[in-house]
Amino acid sequence: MTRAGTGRGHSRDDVARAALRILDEYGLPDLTMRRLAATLEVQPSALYWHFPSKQSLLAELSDRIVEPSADTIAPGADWAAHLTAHAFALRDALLAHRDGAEVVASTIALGLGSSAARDRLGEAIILGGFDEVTVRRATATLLHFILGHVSHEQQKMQYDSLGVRGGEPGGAIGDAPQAEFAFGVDLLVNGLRSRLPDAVP
Amino acid sequence: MTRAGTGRGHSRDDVARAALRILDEYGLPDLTMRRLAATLEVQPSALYWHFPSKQSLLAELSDRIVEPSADTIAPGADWAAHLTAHAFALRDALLAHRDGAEVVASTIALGLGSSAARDRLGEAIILGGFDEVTVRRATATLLHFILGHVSHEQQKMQYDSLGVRGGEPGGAIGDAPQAEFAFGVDLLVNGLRSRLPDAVP
DNA sequence: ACCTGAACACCGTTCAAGT
DNA sequence: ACCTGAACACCGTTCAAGT
Repeated sequence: MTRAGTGRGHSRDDVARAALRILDEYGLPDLTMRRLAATLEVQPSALYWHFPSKQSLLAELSDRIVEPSADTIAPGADWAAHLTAHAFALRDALLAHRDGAEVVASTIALGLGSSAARDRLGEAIILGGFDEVTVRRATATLLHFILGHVSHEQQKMQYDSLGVRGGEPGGAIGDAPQAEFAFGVDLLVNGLRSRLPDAVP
Repeated sequence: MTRAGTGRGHSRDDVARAALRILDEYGLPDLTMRRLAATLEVQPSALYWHFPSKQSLLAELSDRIVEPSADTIAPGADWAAHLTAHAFALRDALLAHRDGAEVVASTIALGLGSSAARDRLGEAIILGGFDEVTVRRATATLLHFILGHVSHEQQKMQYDSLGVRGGEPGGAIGDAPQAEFAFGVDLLVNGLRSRLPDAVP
């Protein structure tokens, strides 16, 4: 489908894969078109034959980063368990690549990239029998939380590894990110639960 | 307090105010050190006498953007009303400056700037009588939602005004941002409510 | 189909030196 | 206390031309 290895030069897939490697090894700030070109041993201008802009390349990376989260099954569980499973699957997918959350967040902010991640979260909420508007709004809320949380988590990883922390003005040290994430998802799921038709007021 | 107009040249306050004007008129991508220097009629290098880096300048702007949200009073109301009021006040403060949410989000991500906004949200949650861990986690969740939502909102404003929308893959058009925001806050408040000692299971 | 070469119009930051 | 001048080491993107 991606049509690789046909001729002499690089394919679009080659470029995307090289970009993903730079991202993983050096991070988003070091993923420049010039550096990418250098590792492929071409001129920077050559990249513009494969992608019309850097943002479109990042959108492609965004799709590749999110993709693995599609292989998630919460067998026979209720909507809340489904939703939680998908939220964690998305987090795992974002964490699998350096600065993954930032790449995906910026792509979504620009209205680019596929809507696969959002769709999956939305489908899980639909299982709860909520109306269309609620589904859309709850999906947006959850997505903002996930991207915001993982972004923050990855930023901290970066600065911790550099030993340059700015004194995190947010309370006691530690508090495992995974537990914080679980808390946030739980908060949203419970908020949603309280909107169920048969919820106790 | 900021010691302005003492001598012949510009004060730190002058620089920050000029930067905020560029931000409001042209947006964050156009807020460059070189452009800022030009409007102040100095060389770019002169700015580094006032701020050690562009990020530290953005941290100062972040504090100024958030500041107005301090003047919020929810008289005699319960913790949930307090929290909602503070969330909306923060949103208003972010919306008052072009790309305000992005400036604040990036500053927080780097562990820079004051923690005033986060502190205010945290204090409102404390009123509910939650334990320390819950307060910290809920604050982080709410902050991620607010910054993520308003960021997205402002990005859309920008691209709508340019007519370059990428086809928003998120559902029906419209759905007033204010209503979406209120929904998200409500979701989180209700989720928090369900954690109250005397909550019905 | 894929790339080169050269250019355009920019960036943030440093640093010795000036007043 | 505040700024200049000059440099360093970069950016993304365009476009005619080459194979």
